[in-house]
Amino acid sequence: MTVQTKDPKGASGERKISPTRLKVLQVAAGLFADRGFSGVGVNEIGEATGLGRGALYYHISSKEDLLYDITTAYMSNLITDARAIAASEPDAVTRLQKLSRALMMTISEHLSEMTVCFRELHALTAERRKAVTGLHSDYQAIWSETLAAGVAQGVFRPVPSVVLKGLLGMYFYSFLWLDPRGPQNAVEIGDAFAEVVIKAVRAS
Amino acid sequence: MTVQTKDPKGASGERKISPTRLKVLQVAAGLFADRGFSGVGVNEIGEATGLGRGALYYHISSKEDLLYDITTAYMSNLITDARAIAASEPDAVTRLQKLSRALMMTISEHLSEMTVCFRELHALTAERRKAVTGLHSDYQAIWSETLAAGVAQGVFRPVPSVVLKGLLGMYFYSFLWLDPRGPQNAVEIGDAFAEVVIKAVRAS
DNA sequence: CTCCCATTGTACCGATCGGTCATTACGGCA
DNA sequence: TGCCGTAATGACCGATCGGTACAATGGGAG
Repeated sequence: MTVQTKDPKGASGERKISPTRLKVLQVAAGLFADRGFSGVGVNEIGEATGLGRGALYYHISSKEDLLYDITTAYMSNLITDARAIAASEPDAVTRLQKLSRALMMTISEHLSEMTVCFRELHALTAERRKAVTGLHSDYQAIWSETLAAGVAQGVFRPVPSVVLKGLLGMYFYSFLWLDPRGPQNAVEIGDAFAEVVIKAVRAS
Repeated sequence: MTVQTKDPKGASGERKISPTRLKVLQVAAGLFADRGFSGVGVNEIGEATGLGRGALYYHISSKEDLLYDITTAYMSNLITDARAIAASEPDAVTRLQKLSRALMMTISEHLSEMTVCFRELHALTAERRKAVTGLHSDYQAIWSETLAAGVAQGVFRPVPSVVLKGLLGMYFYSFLWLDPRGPQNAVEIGDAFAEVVIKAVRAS
């Protein structure tokens, strides 16, 4: 669950992230989730972190960089976790349940970041938006492979890709109504959604 | 499929909408869908409609009014259509299929407006946002009643409300990937989604 | 003590923000 | 002809936008 940024110059490995920068990322995610990327000014981000605008720009390179880091960090975590599940769980039904739980837990625990990730893509430059949508495709591919495995195991029916997009949308759209402190926790919702998915794609 | 605005002062019925204002609403919806509400300036809206900023403000009262009209108009249409379907189709399964088709067709035909409606709620003032989320609840209630009718008819199982929220999210989230000129049209996608919903909630 | 460097605050840049203003042009009507 | 409501113009308002320049601060190492 580490947050990474690209090495600014060289080709070597990952860079240490300062606690200040981490806090800036968290605070910015909350503000962006509340009022949208364009609706939040950099001075506001600075004040919310206890920094002035000048001090803030010592830790970040641009406002859009901030958005890019938020959108990529947790989507990468999601993919990493999902790959681990896919590699360790051969049974398609069980794998789907685990993927479902993991997805809802990540959305619930990092609601602000995920909201930004799903809702503020349009504020990125074309190339960076392409990179983020690529991550979304990568994640979808893991689910797609799981469905294919279920078909091979005879428990799932083949479904068009638009159905998978819809089923994932069921999870992704939850950022708009999910209350992490609501009556149902992420695990319960994840299990309920997994039941929906399994019934929807079960072989007849 | 008419667009309405509230009577500015009196209590009498609806007001005539000028063709210019209608065009402003459509153009603004496209711009907001592209770059977000806060990412679009009023001068840009004016230029895109062939009006100057001053002329634009003759037709609208504020930028946020524009957003409010966009979000409410088509959501109201959606509710009106859904109510008509619910009133005319007693069979729960068939009603669900018709609701599914109508929803996907509206999203597909008015993709910009629906994108704004789902994604830019946060830019509204608290009271207006409450009004729009109220419309969303009204729409969800129609689906909820349909599911309840199916339970009464013995064809559906009772499902928690979070499952209905998820299933509707399957439709709503489609604004992010739907291509109205894609290989599958709205009717096909609506039917595919209806099949998913029916399998997911079918009585065992 | 001195040097160094990470960190921060302040002032400032040109541009744009949403919104208002007085003014003008036009077409129908009496 | 004079009048009026509709429509459009473009300048202007104070405020804020994202970003930069630079001096000051402070603590640790030599």
